[in-house]
Amino acid sequence: MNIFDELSARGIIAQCTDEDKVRELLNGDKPVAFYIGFDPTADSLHVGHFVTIMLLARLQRAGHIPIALFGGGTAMVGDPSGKSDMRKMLTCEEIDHNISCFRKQMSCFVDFSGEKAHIVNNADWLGKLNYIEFLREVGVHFSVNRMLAAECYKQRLEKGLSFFELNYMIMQSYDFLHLRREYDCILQLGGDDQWSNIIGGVELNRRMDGAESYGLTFKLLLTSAGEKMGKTVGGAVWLDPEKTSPYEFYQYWRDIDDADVINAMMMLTFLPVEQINEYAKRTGSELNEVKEIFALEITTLVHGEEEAKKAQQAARALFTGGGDDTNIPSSTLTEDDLTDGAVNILDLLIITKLAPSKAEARRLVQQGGVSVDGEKITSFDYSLSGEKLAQGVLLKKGKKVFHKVLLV
RNA sequence: GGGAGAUUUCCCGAGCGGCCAAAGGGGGCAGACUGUAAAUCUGUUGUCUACGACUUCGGUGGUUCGAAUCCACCAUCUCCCA
Repeated sequence: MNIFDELSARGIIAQCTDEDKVRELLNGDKPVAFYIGFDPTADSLHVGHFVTIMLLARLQRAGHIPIALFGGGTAMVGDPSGKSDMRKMLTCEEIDHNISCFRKQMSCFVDFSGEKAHIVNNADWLGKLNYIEFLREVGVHFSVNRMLAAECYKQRLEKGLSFFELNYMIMQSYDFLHLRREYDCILQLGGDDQWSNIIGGVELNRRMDGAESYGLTFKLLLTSAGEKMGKTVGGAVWLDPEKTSPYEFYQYWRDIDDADVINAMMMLTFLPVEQINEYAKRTGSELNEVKEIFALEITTLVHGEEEAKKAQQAARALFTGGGDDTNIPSSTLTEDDLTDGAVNILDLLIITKLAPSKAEARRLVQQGGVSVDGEKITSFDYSLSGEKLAQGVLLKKGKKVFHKVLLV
């Protein structure tokens, strides 16, 4: 299947400036240089970035040349699109640190060797601009009336939008102009929320250089309820194993809503469209099996086959009994954690971070949400002896949170 | 520069000087049901040395036997006029 048609079949494409032309470009034999911008506002990529990264990878496999643009310059302003509040401003040091973290993680998915792909930082050219010159050359091409009419500013117009932020669109448009001139990059990709910013660039290319360029947006990874996928109470689901362990990562996808599996599989894996369409026919507990396939697949992409298998084995061991449980979340205690040779259950819940406070721990026990080695705890006074802990104990909170404890 | 209003526990949002750890909703957590799903129902949701005690209502002082509720100043935000 041609790449454009595949993206379309996967339901990844949201909008396109000139569909026929973009299809022709992407399906053609000639490598096309295209770019996607990343906002380096955190020091690790998260699941939200993953659709984008997969897109870079897919297009690179199809023979095109990805340019990952890091918004080192624009991050100093912050994109107001769809945001309700102004972003906090980052320092140069933070941004540089974040960019180097991103670069490292991204290299696992995209081949940056030779001329196969590029990484650029827009601080390199935005930082050199002269204000007056910029206004005269670039600023004249933007109509404030039209910018304000853009959907993405609507929310901000009600609450207040600073001039500072209004410039984001112009900077992003200028990026496109710059990359087209320097790298012959004629296509910009972005999330659907970037539509106005991308259009701005396409128009700027035409107005200043009379050059044709194109834009394509992809759907954001949303749940069927319309919420951003990849968010948990504790924050985002990260790709960095230090921040979100492979087990947690696997479990996040294993627990996905029925209504979201197929879409997520289309967007986040390389599994063939036909195969996924077959899965889509399943219902009930058969669909539940698909979730396991999906969780393993995506965990393999992010953390490698070995880690993914470990995560799956651990999950199976815990939820269906038997199997290898050496890879589940765990903590170790030392003699210092013991009082009179034992640990109270409430204290243990806090040490293992299963409960944030003693009051919360009490509630859990009271409501029958805690068990040790499969046995439900009913009393606050329950204690575990040092000897027992030395052999290892399996703690369970609620239905799904398991934690191994060992005294060393 | 001038004027009006706002600031409450994770979020939204009620709150009479005592009956306020603070209504209601959302979210979270736990239980039942289930397929490690959704929906639904129930309970719970500041902390602790826990039938009691302690700390919260933007900040700092003050009035009062007593303040989230009154006063003063400061900070931040919104709005209106210039």
